[in-house]
Amino acid sequence: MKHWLLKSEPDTFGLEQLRAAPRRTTHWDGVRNYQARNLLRDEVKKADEAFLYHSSCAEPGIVAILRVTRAGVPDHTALDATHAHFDPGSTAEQPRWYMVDVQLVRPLRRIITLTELRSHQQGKLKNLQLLRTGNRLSVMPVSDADWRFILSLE
DNA sequence: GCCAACGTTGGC
DNA sequence: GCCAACGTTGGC
Repeated sequence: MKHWLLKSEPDTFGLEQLRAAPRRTTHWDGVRNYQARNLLRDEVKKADEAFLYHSSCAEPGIVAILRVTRAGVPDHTALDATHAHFDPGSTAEQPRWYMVDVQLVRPLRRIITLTELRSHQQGKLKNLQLLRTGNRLSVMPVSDADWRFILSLE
């Protein structure tokens, strides 16, 4: 089982939506970046766990643990012309974009902020992709060691 | 294939 | 609102 970090603006997809969703499970859709798409299509598997990271908000950081309940699902929002994430280049036969379903395992007892993660950038978290400058990926792997270390901060 | 222009992301 | 970093687009 692998670990991931899923990044999203809380207003678009955040902890509150997950909490409110039936079975605390929702599609994580709308990813329109090829590198992230490849991970969602090929690498992220059912039963994998992920951190939910809130970006572009007052306090960016990791807020929850999620579990993947369904993997490699074609993103149907790309087929809907009325949808903000519509992509005329994607078809049902040849989907261009993929999504996963995620379930809220639990919110963290406290937010692990970007600032706090950065304070370990020279040490334990020197390989954490999230901390790479200019990183804009919305899906990224987290090593087992980094996963355990971040949880130990909680 | 190169590269400039432009759009988006995301922290501050 | 600003700006750096990147991805995408399109002319050549």
